Amino acid sequence: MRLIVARCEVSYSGRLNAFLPESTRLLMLKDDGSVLVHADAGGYKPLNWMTPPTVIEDSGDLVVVRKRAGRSEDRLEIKLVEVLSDVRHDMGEAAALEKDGVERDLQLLLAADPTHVEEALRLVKREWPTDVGPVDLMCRDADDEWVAVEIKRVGTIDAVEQLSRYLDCIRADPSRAACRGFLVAQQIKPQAVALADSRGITCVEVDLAVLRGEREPELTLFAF
Amino acid sequence: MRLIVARCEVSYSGRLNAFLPESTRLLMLKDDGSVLVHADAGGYKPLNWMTPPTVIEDSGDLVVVRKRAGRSEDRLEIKLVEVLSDVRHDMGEAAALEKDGVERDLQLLLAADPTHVEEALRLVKREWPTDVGPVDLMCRDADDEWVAVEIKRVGTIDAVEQLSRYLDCIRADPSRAACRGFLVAQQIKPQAVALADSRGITCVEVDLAVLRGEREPELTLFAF
DNA sequence: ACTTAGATTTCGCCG
DNA sequence: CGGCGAAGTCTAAGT
Repeated sequence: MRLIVARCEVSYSGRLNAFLPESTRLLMLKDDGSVLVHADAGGYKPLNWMTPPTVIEDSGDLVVVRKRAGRSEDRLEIKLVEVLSDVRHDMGEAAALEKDGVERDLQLLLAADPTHVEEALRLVKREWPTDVGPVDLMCRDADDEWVAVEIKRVGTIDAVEQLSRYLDCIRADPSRAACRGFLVAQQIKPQAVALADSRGITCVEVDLAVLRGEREPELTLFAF
Repeated sequence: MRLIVARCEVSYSGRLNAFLPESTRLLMLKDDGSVLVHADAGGYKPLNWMTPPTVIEDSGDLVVVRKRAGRSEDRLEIKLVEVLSDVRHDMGEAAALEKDGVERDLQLLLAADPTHVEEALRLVKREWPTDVGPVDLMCRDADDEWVAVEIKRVGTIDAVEQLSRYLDCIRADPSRAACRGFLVAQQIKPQAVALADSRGITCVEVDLAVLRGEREPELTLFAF
């Protein structure tokens, strides 16, 4: 990795055009061809960047990063006005990131115990296929009726639309015409609840720790 | 900005739990409290990070970054095994990024001249409010009938859904029951075209340079 | 190669 | 401060 701290001027043209007036910034040139321009504030996001694969030309006071993007070309041009530091570091080999608590984990936990969605619910199949994509969980309820469950970390209006498309498709089969729909998420937006309501879809918020049995459901909160 | 290159082990707990085994990485500590952990590959995105506001404790071989996130706490813990470099840079003051060619620019150009959507179209109002959100452009056509226009940079299935919701709402008023819908974008996905078609929504692809009058429409391409 | 859906999405605007 | 929609979204997975 090459790290350059420099007063510089940056211009990008590609999917849009962007210009960055002269100021001091950090240029990060990764070994895989990534180029990132970071300021000393405004966390997370680089001001400008280019993702691999790239071609980098460095003529000393001008760094040009190019990339074939479909029919056109993306181009990042960095004019170095004053280089304050320019170092290289060999970082050796990488190690992969391990995550836990993403949507897939939610789905696995709910598949293992669908009663957190509704009492007496039994799993028929995870990733149950329809013509417009797979439903996260397909279940049957206490009355042996079909229930489709869509799982999100955050439930938005889009999730309701998605589940609606699934339900349209599922109910097209007369034997599943009475299939109910559930949107289950760690957090559900009010607009999503409203839309779900108007379409007869039930919303359920779940807690990861409760699903894991690490914490008891707060059933007794208002029970005296 | 403080830049540390070090062999380190990183763990994050907050919205999810994540663990990063020991390896050499770049730690970026910005003056606004941002902390980013970058590898020498996998451009753009840090492996781990925390956005401001944060509290940073550095005990030499352990950096702890904390943040109040609602009721709970986000915590990023960086165990420094071997520090290869540790430097500070004063970056002075920042300069803002200027962008051009985003959805807002498209909307302004089309509002200024809606005939690029359909001949004889006249603008009534930009950001025309409905109960489910604002329509980008509300217009009237040659027959004085209503026309709702949704503008995107890239037209997807979601955009069609969004416009459909608007149209449902708009047509609820009997005086606008015949309102037509247009999806206008620089690029429209085939699946979006298909869905729009099935709902009687018209798709129009536009070219930014043409809207600006920098280039002629390619009307003569197949005209001999 | 292209499309789809998730993301600690982030970010900005507006209430 | 919270909700909502755009983003050069990016990125990984499936087809």
